[in-house]
Amino acid sequence: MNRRNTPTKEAVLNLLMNSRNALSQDAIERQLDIEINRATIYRVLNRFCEDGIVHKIVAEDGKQYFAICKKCENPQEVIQPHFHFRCLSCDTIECLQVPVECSVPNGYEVQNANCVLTGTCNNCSLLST
Amino acid sequence: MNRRNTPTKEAVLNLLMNSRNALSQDAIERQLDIEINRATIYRVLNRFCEDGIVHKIVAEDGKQYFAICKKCENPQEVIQPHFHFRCLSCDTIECLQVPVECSVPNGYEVQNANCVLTGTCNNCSLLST
DNA sequence: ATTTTATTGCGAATAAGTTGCAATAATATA
DNA sequence: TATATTATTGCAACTTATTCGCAATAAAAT
Repeated sequence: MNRRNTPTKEAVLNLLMNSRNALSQDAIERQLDIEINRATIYRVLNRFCEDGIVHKIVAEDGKQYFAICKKCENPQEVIQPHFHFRCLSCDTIECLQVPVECSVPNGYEVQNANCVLTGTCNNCSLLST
Repeated sequence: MNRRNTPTKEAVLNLLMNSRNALSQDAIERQLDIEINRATIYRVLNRFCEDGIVHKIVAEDGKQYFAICKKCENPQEVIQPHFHFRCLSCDTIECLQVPVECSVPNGYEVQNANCVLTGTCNNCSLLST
């Protein structure tokens, strides 16, 4: 299953690379200048996840959000699980530079982590005062 | 909006109290001995959440799971955000006794946390070897 | 006993995500 | 450069989780 380069793939990847936030499918669809089918966007995103280029976060709204794993440096380095912050005001999700550290009971094996804090980001806190 | 005592409410609460795990709507419906409508179960659960009796966790499957906030002692005490563990093998979610501690950037205000680790629980790890 | 209104069941609606299938278009190969 | 291979796409239909409107029911208050 060799991957091919397509305008769709490039467009979605560019969006994610230039975004400070994790994006949902509909946000991506809205922000794209070319029209891409919903199902296709999901397929592209899921392929990115399989390839380790992008990671998926599920927020408490039950929706999937996608973010580039490593912004720029050390693209090789495996991304470690980290916290995410979802601002309820501006409805964005961003990666925090805080690794998830949680000791689990004996015999438990952790494969993945999905950690999202919700609240108000700095920008929105300022606006509301 | 005063709350009323109903068989439905009692049944759901009992189930949650006697369960070691967080339960989804369909798990609750399955485990109940009386038949309760799907929508009603959701409404009861959401009311419990509003009242702070139960907390909701959203897993990476996008589904909502509900758990009693405090098992027994100190029912007054506000539950603090903690990690959850979801076993992919037996498909259960349990509360870990590990509080979520995560420093956020300046000006950010955290209201809630939704943190789920996924993997294999002790039981299932043993079974698979 | 009667009134008030919270709760329920039902059916329909919504919303997110996935899937099958035929058409299209990258890439490999000749 | 032309052709063959098969990854990717668009479309429509489907699934699953959750919510909502509304009329009927039943706690609790009077």
